[in-house]
Amino acid sequence: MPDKANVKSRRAPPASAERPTRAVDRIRQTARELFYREGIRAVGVEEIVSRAGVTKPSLYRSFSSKDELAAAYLRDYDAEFWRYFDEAVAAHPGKPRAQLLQFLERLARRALVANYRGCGLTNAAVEYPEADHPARRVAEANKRELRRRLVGMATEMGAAAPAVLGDGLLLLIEGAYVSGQLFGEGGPAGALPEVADRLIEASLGRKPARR
Amino acid sequence: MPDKANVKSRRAPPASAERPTRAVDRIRQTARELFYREGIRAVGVEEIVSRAGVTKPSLYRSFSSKDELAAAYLRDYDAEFWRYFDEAVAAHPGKPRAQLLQFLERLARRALVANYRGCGLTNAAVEYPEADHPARRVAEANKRELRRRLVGMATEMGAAAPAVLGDGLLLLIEGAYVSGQLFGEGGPAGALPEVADRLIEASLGRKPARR
DNA sequence: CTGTATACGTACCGATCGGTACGCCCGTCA
DNA sequence: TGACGGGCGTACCGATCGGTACGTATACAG
Repeated sequence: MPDKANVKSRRAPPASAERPTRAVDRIRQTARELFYREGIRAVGVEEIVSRAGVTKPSLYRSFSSKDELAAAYLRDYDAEFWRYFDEAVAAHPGKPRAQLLQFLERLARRALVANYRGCGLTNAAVEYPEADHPARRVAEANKRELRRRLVGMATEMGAAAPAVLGDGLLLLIEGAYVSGQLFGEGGPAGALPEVADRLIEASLGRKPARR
Repeated sequence: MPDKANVKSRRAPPASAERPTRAVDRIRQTARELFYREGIRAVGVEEIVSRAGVTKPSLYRSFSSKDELAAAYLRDYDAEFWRYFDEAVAAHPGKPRAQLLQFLERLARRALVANYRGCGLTNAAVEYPEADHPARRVAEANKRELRRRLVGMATEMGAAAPAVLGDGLLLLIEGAYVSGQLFGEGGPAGALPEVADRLIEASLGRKPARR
C-alpha cells in the first residue's frame, strides 16, 4: 500500500489571496492575465488550465465554452474599470473637469510603460468583430456606458456642445489605449492630459461656439 | 482518348482585374479581404487558399509562412494608406490644416458605416503583441511614420507645441479607428473633424501657451 | 520531337484546437 | 459505518491548425 503522504497533495494551502484554492477562481485569475497579455485568440484553454494547475473539465464545469470564459474575463475587467473610473470621480466631488483629468493622467501614466497592452475590452472587440459574440457584447456595453458618462461630464462642465466634447474625449481615450501599446515608452499617450485639457478649455463656450 | 475540352481548364480567362490569373495575386487579394474583415488569427490558410481557388503549396511558394503573408498584407495596406493620405495632402498644397481636415473628414465618413473594421495595421498590432512579430513590425513602422508626418504638419501650422498637437491628432485618429468599429453608424468618430479642428485652433498659440 | 523551367495540385504530416465521457476521492450527515 | 453528493482529474474525441513531400500539366527552346 503506497504511503498516503507520498501522494501529491490535492488540497492547496488554505486559500492565500495570491493562489486561490478553488479551481474556478484560479482559472478566472489565470485567464485574466493570459487573455489580457497575449490576447484571447492567442491563448488556448489547455494553456490556461495547465498554468492554473487544474484541468479542462474544471474549466468547462464553470464556463460553458471558451467564448463564455472570455466574456466572464471581460465582465471582471469591466467591473475593475469602473472601480478605477469612479475612484477618480470620487476624488473630486462636483468637479467633472478635475475628475476627468485625474482619470486621464493615471491612464497616460499606465499607457507609457513598456509592454502596456491597452484596454482589454477594446482589444477583445478588435479580436471579435462578429456582432453576436459574447465577448464583444460585454465590450460594446462598456464603451456605450463610457460614452454616456463622458457626455454627461461634458454637460456638467457646461460645454456648448457636450456630445461633441464627450465624443472627443472618448476618441482621445481610445487613442491612448491603442497608441500606448503601439509606441511603448515615449508614445503619444503622454500628450493625453494636456490635449484633453486644451480641448475642454476650447469647448467651454467662453468664446462663441463656432458655427 | 478523352476529349481535351472536357478536362477542367487550368488556365483562367486572360487576367481580368477582378480575378487575377496568377495564384500569388489571388492569394494576396483574398488574404487582404479576409484578414481585414475577420482578423488575421481568425482566418486559416486553408480558408484563404480555398476562397482564392488555389492550394496551400501555391501560398507557401510565395510566402514562407502565414506570418509573412500577414506582413505582406500589411505592407500592401501601408502603401494604400499613404496613397490615401498623400491624396489629401496633394489636394491642398502648402495648407497643412486643410490637408489634415480633408483626411479626417474622409476617415470619419468611412468610420461611420456599419461593419467598419478600423485600421488593419492597428488591428494587427492588437492581435500580435510580440515585439518581433513580422506583422507587428510593419504596423509599428507605419505608425511611427504617421506620427512623424503629423508632428511635421503641426509644425508647418505654426503650433506652439507641435509635438503635443501632432500626438493629439494621432490619438484622435487612432480613437476614430477603434471607436468606429465599436460603435458603428452613430459613433463618436463623427465628431473627429470638429474636435480636431477645435484642438488645432486651440494649439496655434494665438493666445499665450498655458504654462 | 525532346529537354527543361515554370506553375500548379494531390495527399499527407504532426501538433494543437475546443470540448467531453467517465470515474475517483473526500467531507458530510445519518 | 455507510450512503451520498460536490469537486476534481484521467484519458480521450473529431476537427482544424500551419506546413510539406512529391507528382503533374504546360509553354518554350533546341
